[in-house]
Amino acid sequence: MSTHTVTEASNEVVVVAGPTASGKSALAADLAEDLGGVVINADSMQVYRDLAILTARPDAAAEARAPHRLYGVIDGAEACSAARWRQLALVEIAEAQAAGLVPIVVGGTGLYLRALTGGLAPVPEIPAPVRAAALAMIEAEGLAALRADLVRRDPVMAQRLRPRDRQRLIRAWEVVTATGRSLAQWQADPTLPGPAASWVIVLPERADLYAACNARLLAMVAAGALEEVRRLVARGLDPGLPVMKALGVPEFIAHLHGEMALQAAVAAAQQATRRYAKRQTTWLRTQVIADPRRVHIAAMLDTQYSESHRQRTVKIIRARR
RNA sequence: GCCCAGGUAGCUCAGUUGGUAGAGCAGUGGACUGAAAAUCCGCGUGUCGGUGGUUCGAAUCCGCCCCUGGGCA
Repeated sequence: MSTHTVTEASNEVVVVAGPTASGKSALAADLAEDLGGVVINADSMQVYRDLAILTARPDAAAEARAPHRLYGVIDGAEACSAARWRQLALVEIAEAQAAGLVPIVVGGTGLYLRALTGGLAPVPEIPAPVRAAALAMIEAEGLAALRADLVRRDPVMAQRLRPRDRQRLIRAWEVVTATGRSLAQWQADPTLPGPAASWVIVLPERADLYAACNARLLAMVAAGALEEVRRLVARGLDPGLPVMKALGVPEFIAHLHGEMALQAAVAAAQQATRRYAKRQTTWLRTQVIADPRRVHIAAMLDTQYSESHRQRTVKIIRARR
């Protein structure tokens, strides 16, 4: 970490990554306070306005300690995307740097972090009606029909994707439909450049992580998560929208509709959270830590982040700048 | 105490006329390039409650014992 010159290092972004409930938001706020930084959200659900409690957004106390950006900036009626978030984040990073502040990007959405730091193909934006057409096709003829069409028009992607991987099949189909070019070809192009990043990874023991997930969900309920979901339901949004799939939303909707006891809904939401934390852990281990391209990991915590890590982590990041 | 129904994977249960056991869920490992809190894929040995017996062979049939639930006293 000492090989970088001051000039290079000062343009760097600090990325704080970890599974949900690992304490990464607190760590980011601590770093921002100590280094003079701006916390920039890289969580695909915290970007939506509707679910402050259920998505564990930083509270007023945290926001008072350092500027926080990209939290609750998109209406739940819209769908964010990795590319859209990337654009927003690049603007925030530039503004922070112009103001002489350290951009601290924090979040658990691996795809977003990768999109930012350089891993996104230069595919043009796909017009909304194209996806609607894909969904209509699936609705009318089934996923197999869409896949069959893809096999005809983009055999490379059809071969690469699992037959039941609905989401990726749709993506491949809409890209070839809208651009006339295979997603595989787009992905072979040079990826969009991103800022150099120094990663701080929080990867707690599984048992501790699960205990934290369980406890936090109970705290969310106590803080009014149910009421928040009630308000979301009242908006009557398309159930296919991302916000409607946030952890706990389907479970609490089921409860509000009288289909599930509160206790059962809580247990189901806790389980969904644990599974998500596990997937994030896998992503970090295999996609970031084991990344053959040189991802710079400045620090790694193997327990939940707490105050006792503060000095140590700050020192490491400082040394790097 | 008597009668009935059960005791099989962490949980809920299957298991055909005896051929040493398998589903779902949970869990776990993984994939991941514009919906990613999404989407998808792999992984099933466990004193078949215990013990004795019948049999070439017992989760399966018989005896006794233990445990759980229900009923009758």
